[in-house]
Amino acid sequence: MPELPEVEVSRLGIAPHLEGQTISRVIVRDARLRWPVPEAIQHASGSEILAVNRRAKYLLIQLSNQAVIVLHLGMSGKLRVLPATTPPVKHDHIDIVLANGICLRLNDPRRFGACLYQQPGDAPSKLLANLGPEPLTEDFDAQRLITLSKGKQVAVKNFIMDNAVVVGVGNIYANEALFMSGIDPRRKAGRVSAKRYEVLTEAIKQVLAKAIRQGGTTLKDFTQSDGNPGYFAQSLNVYGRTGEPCLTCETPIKSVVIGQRNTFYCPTCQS
DNA sequence: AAACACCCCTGCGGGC
DNA sequence: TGCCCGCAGGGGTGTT
Repeated sequence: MPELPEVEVSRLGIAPHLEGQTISRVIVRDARLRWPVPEAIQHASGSEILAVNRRAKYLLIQLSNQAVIVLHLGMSGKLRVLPATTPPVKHDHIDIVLANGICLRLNDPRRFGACLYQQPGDAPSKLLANLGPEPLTEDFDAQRLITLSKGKQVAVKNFIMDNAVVVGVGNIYANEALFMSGIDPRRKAGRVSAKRYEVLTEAIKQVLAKAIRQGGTTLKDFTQSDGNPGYFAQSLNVYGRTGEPCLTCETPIKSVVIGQRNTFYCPTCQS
């Protein structure tokens, strides 16, 4: 489900309800997520939530006991803020219950998501090591793409989806950014000109920022934390539009599989 | 080192 | 109406 914009939209939606509140208990109905939800998460009880931050597609709930609850939504994870008395439905795996009667509830049918608990004494999580810069900061610039792509044989689409290069660019926005840039997604990363990397860098920043403003992309089931869909789906130029006319030149949009993932492009506008 | 293939899991839409 | 198949927004792991 969520790429960076959807995670950020979730964060913006839940943070005001969580920050400053005290966790009364954590209910784990099904610990079988990507990794087992650790027992230690019960130690969150009694702590205040200081902040809800985001790094890449991870949500980081910072606690007053110096621990951090790390959430990842995987492909199908959704977060809702609800009265804690709301009856759980299928795939409601985790509740973080607050002392004020509200709870943060994680629903994740496919269970590719994660809920981890990082304590001060713990070894730093490998998940957050080796992550590239945030795309919407100045740390991500064209020079980085130009430098890292030197000699790379990998398709440029896979290159920009590599979290060591830049975080948060998933399948939807990789396709969209490459369309906006006029770059064929199959082109080898090392064969993209510096000038085109300048364009691509700006396209990535623009498409992600616009998607956040529009509440993310709802394809099937993504909802914001208030239950409303995101509206970026209507801004998609190529994703999921195989056979439909290119919005620029009317050539039918093509699809190919790159790196096990469906890829969409206009054979006329992208080279 | 770099480039891939594979896998985790459930739900849904399309074809028959 | 029902069954089977393919596919889905991520990403860690293991193989060449």
